[in-house]
Amino acid sequence: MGEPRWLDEREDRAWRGYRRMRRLLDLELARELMQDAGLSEPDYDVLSDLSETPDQRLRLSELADRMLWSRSRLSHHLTRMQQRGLVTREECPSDGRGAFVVLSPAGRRAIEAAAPGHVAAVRRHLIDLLTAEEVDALGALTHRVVDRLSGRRTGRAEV
Amino acid sequence: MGEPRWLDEREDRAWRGYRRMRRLLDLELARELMQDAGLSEPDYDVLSDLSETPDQRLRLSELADRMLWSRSRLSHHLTRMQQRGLVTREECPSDGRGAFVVLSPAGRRAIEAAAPGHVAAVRRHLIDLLTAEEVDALGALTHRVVDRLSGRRTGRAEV
DNA sequence: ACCGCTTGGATGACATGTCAACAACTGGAC
DNA sequence: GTCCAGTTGTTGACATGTCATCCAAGCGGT
Repeated sequence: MGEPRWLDEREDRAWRGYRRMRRLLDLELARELMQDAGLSEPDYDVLSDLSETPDQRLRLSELADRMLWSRSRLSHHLTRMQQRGLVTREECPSDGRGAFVVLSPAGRRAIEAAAPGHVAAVRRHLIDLLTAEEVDALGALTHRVVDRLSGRRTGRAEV
Repeated sequence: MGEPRWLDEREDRAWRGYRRMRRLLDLELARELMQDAGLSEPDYDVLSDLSETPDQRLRLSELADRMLWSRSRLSHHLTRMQQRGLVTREECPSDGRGAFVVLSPAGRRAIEAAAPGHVAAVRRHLIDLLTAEEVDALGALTHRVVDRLSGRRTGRAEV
């Protein structure tokens, strides 16, 4: 480990900007979502993933993988959402260990009521502030970073 | 509130990419930081802000504002860091209510030991994967979003 | 000096996330 | 069939973050 290569001015600006945006965007989106729809961002993400799925149901591990959550976290969170009536659990017929999370009618109503406002907020605070070129650049750059990190997670070779 | 304007394909790609990058980058940077330096990201941010400050000390509220943390969160976190010997608290002579957080020698050693590796990780997983144009674009776009949201936070008028 | 209003920070109760153990089950080797 | 390593999901203890509340101190008008 030789001399560290610090960030130059532009890199530093990008990195600090990213972290600050991350924090502010999170705070604001979470605030509006809670106020308008009574959902936290994790709630929203769970409901959203479930609603995009053919049978409105997913195996726990499948959902955990998609969301990049630990099984433990998902299990705890689902217990809470279940108590609020947003989802239910069902046994898996083909695997005695497994279980499904199922979107309940109330869960469907909740996500349908929340989605338009949430998308509008994402537009208002992020997307609509960017040029078309910036949107594309953001898409390209984030996916590149994600691909690298996903590879690392699943043990793919370097470079 | 008329028909919602959903995200088109490119916007959706950017938004999903952003959220996924956010999560993966967080996990990986936090993992490496903890492994290599025994610090959490919040720890690192506190120490980093303190070390960049002239007297290695800041008023609690000043630090909380910089980090966009609630005072409560900061207070709790500092108590924990204080117990680990990374920072100390001092009374403020000019304001009897106030207090300073001060970087301790151990805190300074910790941040100096952690910084090179952390910066290297930021490079490896993000910065060095981007072209110079992308770095600039990221800097520009994030700062634009931040400016808007900061305005909102402090109650500045809407355009 | 007195009063009420604000501010800085601490605190306790509670919500959420993490980590390590665990039980139930699967599926392949033999 | 029996064994056993690996997988699935749950659980409890603990770390962390949030929210409402509190206290002490400042500030400003009278």
